[in-house]
Parts: sequence; structure tokens; C-alpha cells
Amino acid sequence: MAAAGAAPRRERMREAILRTAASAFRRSGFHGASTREIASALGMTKGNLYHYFRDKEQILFACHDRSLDLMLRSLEEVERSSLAPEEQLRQLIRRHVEVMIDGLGGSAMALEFGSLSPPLLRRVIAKRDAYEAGFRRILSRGAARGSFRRVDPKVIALAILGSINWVARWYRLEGPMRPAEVGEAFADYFVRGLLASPPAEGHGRADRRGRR
Amino acid sequence: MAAAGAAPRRERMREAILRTAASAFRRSGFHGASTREIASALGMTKGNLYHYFRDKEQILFACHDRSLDLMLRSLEEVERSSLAPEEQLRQLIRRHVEVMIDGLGGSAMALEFGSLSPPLLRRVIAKRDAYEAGFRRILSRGAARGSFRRVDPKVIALAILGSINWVARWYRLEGPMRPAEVGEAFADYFVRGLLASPPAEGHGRADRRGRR
DNA sequence: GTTCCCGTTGACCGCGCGGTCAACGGCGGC
DNA sequence: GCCGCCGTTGACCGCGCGGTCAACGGGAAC
Repeated sequence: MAAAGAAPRRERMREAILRTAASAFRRSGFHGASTREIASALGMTKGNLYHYFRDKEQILFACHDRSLDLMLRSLEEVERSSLAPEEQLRQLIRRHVEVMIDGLGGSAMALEFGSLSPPLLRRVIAKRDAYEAGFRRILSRGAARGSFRRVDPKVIALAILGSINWVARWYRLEGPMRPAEVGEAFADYFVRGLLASPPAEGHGRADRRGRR
Repeated sequence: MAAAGAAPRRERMREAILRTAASAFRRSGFHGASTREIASALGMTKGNLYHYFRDKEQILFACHDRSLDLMLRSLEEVERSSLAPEEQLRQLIRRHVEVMIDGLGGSAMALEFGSLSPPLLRRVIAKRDAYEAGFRRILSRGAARGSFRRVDPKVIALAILGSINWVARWYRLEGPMRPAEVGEAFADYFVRGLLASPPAEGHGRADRRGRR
């Protein structure tokens, strides 16, 4: 056989399992989705899952870990670019939305992680925190340049991320909107709420605020 | 006796159970939280739960149902008021955030409902849809008046609601922010992204912005 | 043709789950 | 002072879960 696939057989199987499992976890929750059910959706039996993952928890962990890696890669690329902060933010939001929808495993960020044992939980949280920190960094950079209003980056980052992660709860592939359209709408809305001056024109030199 | 408490004993017990259960469901998921664990957090034994609710599913259903009723009541009050749409939206967001945090272990709207059986699920979805419809109505009304930009009300409503529901995932009472501050920050941000003309800083709101 | 290995199976295990129920006890009504 | 009732218990049940393992089979390597 030629190395066309590029991904070793075993690795492709692991990925298929993660996709299926993530989807089941999202539908029924970690404890609600049985290993039998996941296996059967893949056309195999439960025992076989354990040749690819040590246990169920490792599957949940891998879901989170992979999708967080995807997100972190997006973040890195966007930050390395020379785009203005508002454009960086727009792009990051777009990509996050698309990973959330297309990268089926992607929606892992919306899964419960309360069910992970402390060591694995710590690793997931560390990556999630790194991602959130990047988000806040972009907000702060934009504020420093004067293109964004000065907001609390923590709360606003969580607001934006919450919206995006929630997409996994309502988006349906059969629906009328393409993933990219959702991403565009979100990016537009969230960036607009941050801009110091109205987008169309007018350098309305924002007010100097500083109470409290 | 003196009707001071106003709520019959039994009803108060039911409410306590719902609070505790909602919190457990949020932490571990519906299937991950055992009835023994919920009962023990209330200082009782599992069997006793079944004197207040027929089964575990009824508990989850009641969580959703009550918090949706709260939200719908908010919506009704806000819509009946004569406030401008942007002020209605601001208030609705504030109240939703606060119910989410303070309310019935509040965050029921953020719980999985995939575990409900079809008949109960339908009832929950009906109420949720009614609430979302109200949200969209306010957006459309604002657009009709020219105070809001013309956006897709569906997507934007889901964006806002996602953010708010996500609060249940990260808000900690021990944290630095008061619930009302989160609500204010959200209301401000989400309304600003919708306004057709820049805020102009004079809406008589007693907001305090700026971080330390 | 023979060997070996890896992906796969299905029978099996113990556990903790959701849910049931007979018994009980303390308090309010009389 | 007695009765009846409601809230509460804890022993109990069957089930389906996550996880294990001996056995097997078919394709690649030689």
C-alpha cells in the first residue's frame, strides 16, 4: 500500500473515535454516553475501543486536548501576523467558530470537563487558560493602540468565548447558515462592540473616561 | 404558623432540592450526579428525594422549567414597559445574568436537556423558544425604530444568550466581580454592538467603567 | 506455505446506579 | 393521652455501566 493516506492507520482510527465520542458526549454528556454506544456508532464493539485508548476518561481528555491545540495554533498564527488587533480578533473569532462547527472534535471546548480526574483536568485547564490569555492580550493591545474601548478584558473575553462555545449547542448542519456566515456575523458583532470609534467613518476621538 | 414564610414547607423543600440538584448537574452532568450525592448534600438520604419528585428526570425537568419561568417573567415585564428597545435589551440581559448566577442554582438554562425524554423535552424547548423569540422581537423592534443596526436577529440573539448561559461555567461567587457588575458589563457590550449610532456617552446610565 | 502480529471479538466481572418499599417516629388535632 | 399522618430511613433489587481478557483470523513478510 502506498503511503497516500499520510496518516498511519492507527492514528486515523483514533481520530475517528474522537469525532464520534465528542459528538456523543455533546449529546448525552460524558457519563450519559456509553462506550458501547460510541463503539457501535463506529461499527465496532466496545472492547476494541480499549486498543486505542486506555479508558473512557482518556477519550474525553484527548477530545479536549486536540481541539485546544487547534485553537492555540490559530491563536499563534493570528498573533504572529502583522494585522491590526481588530483584524486579529475578527480572524480568531472566525476560526474558532469554524473549528467549533466543522472540527467535530472541535466542539470539545464546550464539553464538560468536570468529569476529568485532577491531573488531566489540570492539563486541560492550563491550555484553556493559555488560549483565554491570548484572547485578552489581543483586547489589551487594541485598547493600548486606541482602536478598542477600554473594557475589562477578562469579562469581555469570556463573553465572546461563551458565545462561540455555545454555538455547539444550537448549530445544525442542516440549517440555513453556513459555518463561515456564523463566524462572520459573530466577528462583526463582537468587534463592533469594542471599537472606540464607529466603523464607517468619523474619527470621533473617543471620550476620555476614568471614573471609579 | 403565621404565614410569614408564605411558602408551604413542602414547597420549600422542593426548591432546596432543585437548587442542590441543579448545582450538582452543572458540576457533573445529569448522569454524572447521583441521587445519593444530591440527597447527601441536603443532609438526607436518597429515598427521601422520591417523596418530592417522581424520579430523577422530573428533577432535571423542574430545574429547567422553573428557571425558564423566571426568564419568561422577566421578558414579559420588560416588554410591557414603555422603555426604548435598547433599554429593554439592557435590562433583560442584566436580569438574565443575575438569575443565572443567583437564581435557582440558576443556571438551569445551561444544563443539558438532551437527557430529558421527548415529552418533557418538548415542553422545555417550547418555553426556551418563547424566550428566544422575545429576545429577537426586541432586536427587531429596535431595528424598526432605527436605533439598532439591521442584523440577523436569530444569530445575534443566540450570540447574546450563549454568552449569558456560559456565565454559569465560569462565574465563581468567591471571585472579584459582583453579579450585577457582570450583568452591567454584558449589557453594555452587547447593546453597544447593536447601536446604529455611537452611544454619545449620555444615556443617563449610572455606569462605572474603567478597571482599577 | 508458514509465521507472526495486530485489530477485533464477545463472554465475563464487580460495582454503583436509579428506583422501591415496609417500617418507624415525632408532632398536631382532638 | 391517644391517634393518624407525613417525612424519613435503610435494606433491597435488577440493570447496564466501564473495564478485562483469552481466543481468533487474515494479511504482510519472508
